[in-house]
Amino acid sequence: MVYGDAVNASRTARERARAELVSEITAAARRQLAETGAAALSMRAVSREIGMVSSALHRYFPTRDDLLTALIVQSYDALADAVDTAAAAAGDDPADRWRAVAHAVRGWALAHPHEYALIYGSPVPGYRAPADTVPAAGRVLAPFGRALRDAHAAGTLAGAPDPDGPLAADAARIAGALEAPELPGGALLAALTAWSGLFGHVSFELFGQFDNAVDDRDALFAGAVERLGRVAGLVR
Amino acid sequence: MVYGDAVNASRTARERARAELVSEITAAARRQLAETGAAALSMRAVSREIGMVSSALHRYFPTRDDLLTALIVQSYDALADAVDTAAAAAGDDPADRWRAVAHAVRGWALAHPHEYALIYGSPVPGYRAPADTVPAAGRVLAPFGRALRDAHAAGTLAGAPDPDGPLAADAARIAGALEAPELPGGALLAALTAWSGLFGHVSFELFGQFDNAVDDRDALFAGAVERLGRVAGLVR
DNA sequence: CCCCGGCAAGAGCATTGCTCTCATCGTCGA
DNA sequence: TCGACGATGAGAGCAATGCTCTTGCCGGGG
Repeated sequence: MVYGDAVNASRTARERARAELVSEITAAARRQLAETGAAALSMRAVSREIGMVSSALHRYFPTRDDLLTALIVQSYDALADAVDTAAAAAGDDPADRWRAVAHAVRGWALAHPHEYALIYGSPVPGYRAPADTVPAAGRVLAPFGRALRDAHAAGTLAGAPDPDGPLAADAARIAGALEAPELPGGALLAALTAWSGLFGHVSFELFGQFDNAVDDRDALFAGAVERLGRVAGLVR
Repeated sequence: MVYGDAVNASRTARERARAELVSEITAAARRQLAETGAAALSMRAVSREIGMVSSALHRYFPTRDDLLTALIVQSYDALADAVDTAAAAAGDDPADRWRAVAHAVRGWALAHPHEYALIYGSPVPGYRAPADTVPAAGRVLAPFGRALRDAHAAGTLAGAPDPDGPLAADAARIAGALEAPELPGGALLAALTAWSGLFGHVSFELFGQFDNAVDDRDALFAGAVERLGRVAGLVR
């Protein structure tokens, strides 16, 4: 909103300077986020790093939460990019695409733990989830949706009992958002369980629930991906 | 460590006073945590609430993180209690016990969102997971382990391909910690996927990933519990 | 009985988010 | 062309935070 329009080519010098500064700010903030985590992200430290006075920073991001929101959106985008390219490189088999997506999510999470925590961990401050973040969050889901759609089209998607009542409407809405309205509700809900299960596993690993319990995390995850892929109806 | 031994009956008056103060402090802190969340938990506010000067508080909890650690342990205990009683009330069928445990976890999480976020969300400060929290975390898992053991004894636990390599040792160690060393590794790992899937679902719901997507959260969760119970080999 | 040690209190330091005011300077319209 | 407007950066300031230090007080074990 206030901080916006990152790349608007031919505008006045002032606007170009502002866009440049905004991205310089988020870059510094992202650096600080990667080092010390969201809890320690400080306006003054960011302003110090880019040689600015803290009050001037507030002109671009009126509030610390606004800065965090920008970082959240950027993190969603970065994760979505990683997932996209992994899915594209995985070929046509929907099961392989699921595996690629799952491993891309985990790989990105392990490489950017603080950013992952920012978007999938507990909401940072008092909080409110600005509408800006919703589409970015949806981008992450898209390759998974395409794998489901293709498997359904190929007839290899396992069936599941369809829901009734309001849940059926929810399923239909989500299928629409995934641009796969032909997906049956039962399969969609099963896929949703696999999806949340994937992030549950990654969060457990990242947030230390496997500490002192599991050493071979790679093998554990590989097995979980197979099991969850079966839940989604994509594997086997 | 520093703050400790809550109930040690016959000690000197000074020690009894200290124990009483410690629990008064954590009570006030828990109240504040429930209202405003962990991020806003402030030493000074806690000390203000119990009519103490902030510097005196530091004698009992040298650091804000120490206070948070105490709250983490208490939260694990509270969740474990809720899960325990739900499992006890669920009767003998392992599938029913799984359903009871799962719904108890979600119910407690919805009733105490900030406490849930504290223990299963992103780690709050700079981070480190003190060893104190590990046994408390294990207590939550215990009723689930008993359901698995009983199902295995009754021969109703679904089989799963056993792991090899280091993962087999991990599985054996966890089975031992659950006091069910006879559990086959494959079944144990499948159960672990169901377990992390359960918390993934609850976290998604609590942290807003289902916002603007799913309305009928109860039905969604009920379906997920059935699917995950099948993954664990307990349902069906 | 008396002295050591646990204890509360207060002042103080560095840091934080955020607001206000002031001076500067680019931009756009008259 | 030039002047007013608005965006910008600097600085001081406020209330709050976590944490440390010093100063006394007072209870209980030697």
